[in-house]
Amino acid sequence: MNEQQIRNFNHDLLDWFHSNGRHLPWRETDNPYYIWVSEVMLQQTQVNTVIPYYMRFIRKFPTPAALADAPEQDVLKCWEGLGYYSRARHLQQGVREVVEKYDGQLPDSKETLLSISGIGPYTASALLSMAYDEPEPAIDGNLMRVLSRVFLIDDDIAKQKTRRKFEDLASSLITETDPGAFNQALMDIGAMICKPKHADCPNCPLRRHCLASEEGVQLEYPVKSGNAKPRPLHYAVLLIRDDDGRYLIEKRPDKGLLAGFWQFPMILLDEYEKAGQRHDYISERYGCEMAPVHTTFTYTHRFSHLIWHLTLLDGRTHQKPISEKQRLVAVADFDAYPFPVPHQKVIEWIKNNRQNHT
DNA sequence: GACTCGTGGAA
DNA sequence: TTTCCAAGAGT
Repeated sequence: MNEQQIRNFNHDLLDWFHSNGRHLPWRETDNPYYIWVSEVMLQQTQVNTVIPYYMRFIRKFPTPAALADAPEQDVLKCWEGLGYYSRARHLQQGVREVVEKYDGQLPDSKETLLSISGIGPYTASALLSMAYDEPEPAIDGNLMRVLSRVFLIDDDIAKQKTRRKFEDLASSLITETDPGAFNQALMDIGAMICKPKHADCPNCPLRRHCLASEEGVQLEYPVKSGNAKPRPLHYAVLLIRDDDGRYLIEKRPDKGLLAGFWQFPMILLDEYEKAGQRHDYISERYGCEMAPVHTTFTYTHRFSHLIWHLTLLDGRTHQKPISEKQRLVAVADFDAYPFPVPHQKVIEWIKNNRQNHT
């Protein structure tokens, strides 16, 4: 595009945005910390899902200091159900860095932002443009989809190399005039008009600039390589109760899937079968004397990259937990612990089927 | 570079 | 019902 075309592109884009852009909670503030929280929550997560989490989060942790000082369990509990929980731990770690090294003020240089835990290329640019009015293009999925159609770019957007190509392109388009609105406008167009499987070209402010629309090939863009199929894992979920009706729960490791969450003990059925002596296996692993187990309920939960098939087994214990990562907790006290969604379903089942917890 | 990391909504 | 995929970052 020449300079005049770029001016027209920006005018059409920003003009549309100012009358049609979405009104969102994090757009009503200029507090960099609030914008930061919203950008992290919005990673791979849709706006409507984020809104209630965002409102709760900034109410509970209204300042960087409040978040820095909070127990990790409280942060995870506030994030419970939103997914990608390492985002929450990295956000808290990043905020702690900001409190300690930058006096609680979010830095305004790209290099420094990128050094902060949980802030990558997208979030750094989003913060610079939206909180500090810097002309940095924030390359996300929306922006790549819209621009791939406008400019007929057929590189695979699943490749990291392609992101840099869009960064170069968007850098040539963005101007000093409200760069935050430039990024948000492209995101809004991507979310409202130029959707993955439907493009409402007649109502698109970029229509006169769009090569894909001109050729009617908008739905063939962007090009994206496919995902692998989720891998199935079969688990036994152990409902181990003591004489007071409390259930044994354990804390997951602090790395990997659902890190730091609490759950009912789970055993891979493969290992369980292989162990042969089922009761001894459970006794050794959980320090609990088990009554004979029997299947009570099965449940399937699909993650993006794997599938849990859960079979509930019933047991009793007269012992106390043998590890700090295990606790006996009354049903009424489950609220204090962050549980993964599939185990929240287990809790629901318990509440519906166990009126008497003795 | 290729994997891992969640969940819910839309078609 | 199945499939895709959404304001990505860390390893």
